[in-house]
Amino acid sequence: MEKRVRVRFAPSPTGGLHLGGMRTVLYNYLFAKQHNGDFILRIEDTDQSRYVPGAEQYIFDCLKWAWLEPDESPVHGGYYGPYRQSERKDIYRKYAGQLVNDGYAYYAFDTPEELEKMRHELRTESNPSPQYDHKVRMKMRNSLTLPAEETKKLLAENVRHVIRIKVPEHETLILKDMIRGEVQFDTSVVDDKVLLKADGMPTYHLAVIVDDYLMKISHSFRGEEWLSSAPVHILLWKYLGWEKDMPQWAHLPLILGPNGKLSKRDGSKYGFPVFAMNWTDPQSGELTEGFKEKGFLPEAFINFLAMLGWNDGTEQEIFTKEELIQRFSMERVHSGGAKFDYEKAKWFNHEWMKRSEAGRLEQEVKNLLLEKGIDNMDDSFLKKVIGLVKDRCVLLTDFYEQSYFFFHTPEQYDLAAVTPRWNDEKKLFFAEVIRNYELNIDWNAEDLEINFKEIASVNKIKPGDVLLPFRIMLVGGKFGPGVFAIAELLGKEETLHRIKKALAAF
RNA sequence: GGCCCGUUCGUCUAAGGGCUAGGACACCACCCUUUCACGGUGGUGAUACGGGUUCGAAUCCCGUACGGGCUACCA
Repeated sequence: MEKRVRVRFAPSPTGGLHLGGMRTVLYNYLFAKQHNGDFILRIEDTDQSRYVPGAEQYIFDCLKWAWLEPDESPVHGGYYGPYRQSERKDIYRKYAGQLVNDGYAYYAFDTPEELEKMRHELRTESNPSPQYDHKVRMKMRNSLTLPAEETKKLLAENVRHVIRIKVPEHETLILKDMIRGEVQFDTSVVDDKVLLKADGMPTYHLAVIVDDYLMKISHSFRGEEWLSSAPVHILLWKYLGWEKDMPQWAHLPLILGPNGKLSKRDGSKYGFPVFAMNWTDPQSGELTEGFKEKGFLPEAFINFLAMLGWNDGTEQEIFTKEELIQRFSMERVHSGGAKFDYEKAKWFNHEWMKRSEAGRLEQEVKNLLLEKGIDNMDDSFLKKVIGLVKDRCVLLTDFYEQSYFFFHTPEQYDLAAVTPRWNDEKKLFFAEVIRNYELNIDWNAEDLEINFKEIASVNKIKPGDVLLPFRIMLVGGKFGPGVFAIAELLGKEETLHRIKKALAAF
């Protein structure tokens, strides 16, 4: 029987969730949904020194915003909990003990000072970072070098110690990666990684294997930065006796910034977000901008994220989440890193803005305008406004400057664009427009335009000479959608009011 | 330094031995529009380098260069 697809995203709650992390979430999610599997969120909070309050909640908020909610997690529940590694301490301890008993791991009592001393002494030009490996482990203080009674005594006395994996001296390990194919490693260059730390917490290496096994994870998708520790993980699957349950691997390429690896700094430096949502560091109070607050639609966010390193082989670029679920394939993910292009990300958002129904955008736009102090919105009026201006909005946040004039009569006018060529003829023209529009029964853009141009022609005025002043009367400046569409939406009363008011100001 | 991964227009990418290397973003020009956008048409622009293998290489192999990751009791 085919194994049920179960994948997980396992962040450590240490701060903002950047593009790379979100893309890992996305690919996991798409893969799970495509195979009718489960998407699990596991919190890897084994490093207590890096604990950041609020970071866990923030991760949930980001996934929710991006429509990538997990099926199982510390808050969504599930049969394989707890889903927070800090709550699974005893489980890891048990397996670490098993590894020691089976001879695959050992106790190490070296103090941080002793480790530093070893590294210092062994450091040479050709080996700038000596490792705790098969070449040095017999010179250190551990259960391999100490007499059995001594080890027993130290353990009984509760002397601080760790458990390290005993990596075989010369073995070739082959990793089958869904993106990269077969990758070979020689174990003689991998070090005896710490599995269980002195504080009793596991390191990532132990925890990820134990949890993936216990949570029945079928596919392990993670960032490329994990590729070099993969041999340790493969060894652990073997040593724990679970080799036949080892998940399939895929190491996702990195997302790069303008100069190498994408960092939080790139964002502030080049003016684009790198986090999914705003993140405020509780320590420093520093705020890092998120895509959500910048004005991105989740549809667009996941769309451009998906395309950063993946395509379905056709020329289609705009995909709904459902289409992505259908078409995604890990084998088509690029193996090379992708440089993030903010301009293209904005293009995706613009496309989604144009494609979205006014109703889809209503709530977001309403909140946005409300924040800007516009509170006289009628729902159906707002919807019409959105329909009229959404094509010219790249980001949600553009809605304000594209539409505020629908809600407020202009107070100021771009006089420089009008007064130099303003004269009595034009004044009379608009007086006639007012008279005509007051009589006008069919208040729609088309008739308004026909009337306007007729009056112009009767008065021997070129429509072009009065179109711009008309626009400025209605919106205050040289911007906005078509003037007659604006007039239609504004309604007879408000339009006439604006013309009269402007006439007095010109 | 060692190990591993990668390298097609400025950017994201297509083409997995065979047509003038295709598309998208960005940029430029023109058209539309007497606001600005949208839209339309066209253009500039790439197989890192050097060797092989082959009738034929972006594609397979080797080397070089460049970029990246890892090299913690962080993930």
